[in-house]
Amino acid sequence: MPSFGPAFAPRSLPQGNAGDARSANSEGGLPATGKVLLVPQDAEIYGEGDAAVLFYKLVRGVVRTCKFLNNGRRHIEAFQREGDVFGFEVGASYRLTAEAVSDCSLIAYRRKGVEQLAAASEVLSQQLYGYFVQGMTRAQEHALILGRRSAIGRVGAFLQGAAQQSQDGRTISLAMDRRDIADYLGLTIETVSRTLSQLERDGVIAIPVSRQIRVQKATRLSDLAA
Amino acid sequence: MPSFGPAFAPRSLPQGNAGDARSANSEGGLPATGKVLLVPQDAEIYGEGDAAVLFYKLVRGVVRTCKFLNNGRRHIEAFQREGDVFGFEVGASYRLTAEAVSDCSLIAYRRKGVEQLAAASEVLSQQLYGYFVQGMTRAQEHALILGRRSAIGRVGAFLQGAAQQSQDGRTISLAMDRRDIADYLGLTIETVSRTLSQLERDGVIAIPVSRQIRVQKATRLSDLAA
DNA sequence: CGATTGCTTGATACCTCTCAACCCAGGTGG
DNA sequence: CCACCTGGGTTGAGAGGTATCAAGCAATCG
Repeated sequence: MPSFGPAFAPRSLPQGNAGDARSANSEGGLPATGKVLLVPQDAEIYGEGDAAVLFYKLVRGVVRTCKFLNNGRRHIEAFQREGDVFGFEVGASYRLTAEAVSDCSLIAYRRKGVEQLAAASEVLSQQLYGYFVQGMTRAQEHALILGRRSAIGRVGAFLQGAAQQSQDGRTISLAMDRRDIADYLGLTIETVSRTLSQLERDGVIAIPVSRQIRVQKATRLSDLAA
Repeated sequence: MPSFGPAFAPRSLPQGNAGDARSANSEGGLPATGKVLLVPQDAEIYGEGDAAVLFYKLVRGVVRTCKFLNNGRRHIEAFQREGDVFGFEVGASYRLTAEAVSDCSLIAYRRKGVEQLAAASEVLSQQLYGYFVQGMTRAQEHALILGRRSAIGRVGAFLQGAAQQSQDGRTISLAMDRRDIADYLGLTIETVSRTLSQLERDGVIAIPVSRQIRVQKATRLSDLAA
């Protein structure tokens, strides 16, 4: 069990995340001693069941954390983005697999050492605590998306979230392919593709190229994700 | 429509440290200073957006934490059971609504006071930390269930989880009605009912009365939740 | 009793999955 | 340069599953 010190000052997190999550360390944060890694696209960072010795902070790129089901399907639990911390486990092993969606650079931390530091540093323990809270909030919002019954509602919610995290709030650059989106939304690639096409026909979005989406009518998008 | 219990009149109770489920108390745990409340079935404990002054530990009964969507639907994020802690927020207000599924008794804690105590007690902060981790794990597993595409897979996963938490591992007493289950699984009450009937016809489960389910073939249930 | 509530069952429409073909851009090699 | 291949994406037709609307049933309650 990690020994976490006083961890409960209501700490404001980069929630909607306007690209702020990157300034996390500087002073008192995660130790700069972590090794920087370069991971090529589609490479595995760690696998479900591996001993959870390290955890990671993503510097550049996109990572998917996912689970492979008995029936051959894949469930993507979350997409990690720049500034996100992932792979910090409670038990001895990873509960998910982490793979690079795009070429990534990330910093690895020794879990054990950081836990010791956290016991002494209030700032650090609060920071780690914040990463956990962020993870839980995301998991709940993901469940909310998957609870929507229609494909258009799920895709709409996904696009809305992606747009909020984009620079101008409406131009989305997708690092992941349609299969990733489908496995994240609990749909098939065909349904994702069809739904995007329909949204484009309806003028809600524009898709100049398949990996780039521009939101044209944000209000209508919000209505879909009702 | 649910005929909402009028008066949410929580009476105070003699501090009977009743069914404390798992987590450590005894020394350094949550302070025993919390008020004990009795909440009647279907009463609201707190509402989304309310100031998050208190959080709660459930002593007896079942609570649902949920969200009401614009389209009139309801999303149940989790069922809280005996020993669970809920309503501990990061921000200033509750992000979900909490309602009593059955008559409940629960202990309320002042968030502010506990946060101060947690700053001093490593045991307590670890305990609260553990509650958060549990919440995140559950949210992820819920997302995993909702990611399953078929109704029988979702219902099967729900039953499997309920059976694991039961006394003998196979006799389930449901505190919630079909609507609660449906809103938790992202299905309709009719589909839930039909799926349960089919599972009974197939001999996987027995339903002597609608709120009681006995698992007959655990292996087949596991296969469904593949 | 009649009314209400929770649950089940039926019929039909709609939506998503499945299987399949096709398109397009990029890469390779003759 | 072009033929060919490949992978990602789109589109089509049909089957299957779930939502919807509706009715029926049992238990509870006034």
